[in-house]
Amino acid sequence: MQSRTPASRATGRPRSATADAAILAATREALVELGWSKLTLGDVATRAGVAKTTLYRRWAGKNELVVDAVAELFDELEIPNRGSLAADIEGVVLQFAAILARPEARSGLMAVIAESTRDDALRERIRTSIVERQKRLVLEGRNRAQARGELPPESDPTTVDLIFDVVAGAVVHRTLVSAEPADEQWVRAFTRLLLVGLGQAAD
Amino acid sequence: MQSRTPASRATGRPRSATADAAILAATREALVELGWSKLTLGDVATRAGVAKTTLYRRWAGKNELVVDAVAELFDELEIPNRGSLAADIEGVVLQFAAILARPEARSGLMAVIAESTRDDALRERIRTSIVERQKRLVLEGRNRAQARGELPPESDPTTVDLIFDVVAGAVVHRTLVSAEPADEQWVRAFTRLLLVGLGQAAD
DNA sequence: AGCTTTCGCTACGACCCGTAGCGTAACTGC
DNA sequence: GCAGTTACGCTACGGGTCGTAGCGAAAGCT
Repeated sequence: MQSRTPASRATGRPRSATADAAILAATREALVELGWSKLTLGDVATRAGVAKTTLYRRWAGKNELVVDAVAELFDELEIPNRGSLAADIEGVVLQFAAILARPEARSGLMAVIAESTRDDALRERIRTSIVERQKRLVLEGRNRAQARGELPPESDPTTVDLIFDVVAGAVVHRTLVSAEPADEQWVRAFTRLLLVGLGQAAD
Repeated sequence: MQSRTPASRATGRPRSATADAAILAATREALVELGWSKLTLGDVATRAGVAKTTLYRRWAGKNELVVDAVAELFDELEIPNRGSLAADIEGVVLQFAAILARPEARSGLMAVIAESTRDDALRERIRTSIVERQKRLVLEGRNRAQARGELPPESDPTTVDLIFDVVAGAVVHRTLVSAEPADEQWVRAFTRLLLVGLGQAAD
């Protein structure tokens, strides 16, 4: 969440923890109903049953608030252990697609990414609280595949970044730009492409 | 551009073509300096030397204006003929990355995509004026590769869509989310992954 | 108690939105 | 030329959001 003072003062009235949760939930609700551009902080405050000033005391603005509200959605991702690399990839991609199918993720995520192109601090916030946190999935899946002998032991550490960009980018582009569902059929074709490449893709 | 009346009236004062160009250029300029959220239509009108009302007579709002302003950037894409599929892919991906490196494309494109998640008409505008228009690159590259014998004759028409989502998505995610340059080294690794897949990627 | 911080509330100037109204400019057809 | 039609520049307006300031009350600690 937002960066609290490292030596958090033990004196004075403590911040309401329930207010934090209420605000983030209200933000997601507003994203569903209004979308990014029509979402106003005053409206979020009203939904959360909180004064507008309280909101400004905790978040610098709309961008930071939405990043935190969206980041919580991705924590539920888990890589399944289905016994093969292909099945594991298909499983996690389907989960990722399911999250991106939710309207609060769609409208919020892309908007903050757009804003982050002009705000380095915001981009760092996105990277640490969303992207880097989920790279664990790629690492875990690769380790399992190597243990099974499906993948050679990897030496290049940048391969993880490459795979993450390809997987996340493809799913995002499919669901948000092409506006087609990343259903099982698509995920199977994508996984096949990822594993064996274009040359052998046709049988 | 915006949908003009099919039977364009031959009477009355014609719309200034130079104003169109000036407005779109001013929009890109404002995107660079201000970014999406701080861009106002009044400011764009002033930059273009045009009355604000003129702007509203041609575009319904900020979204539509930015889509048109950004779409022009992608028309310069050309698929090179370098003699091999791998080299062709590398060439066009590098061009695509170069466009996405420009700030007016970065902040504008993602923002309108975010807005399009709640506006079907806007998404259609994006698809027709940007996405579908550039799928020609995938088709042309595949045809050349098949003529060279590098790819088997394809029967499944959805493969083109899949490839486009993977390529465009990966480059976008690399440059905008991971915020790392899609330089020659990355493009080579990506192309290799795309062609031979994960299994044979390590040598 | 006394201290400290947060909370809810109200009010405020500043800015942007999108539209209406008007007079003028540009172009066409009679 | 002259009427008809459309686009243009300009001004002005109500309505909404922004982000902040100021206040008294509430909630925790020593």
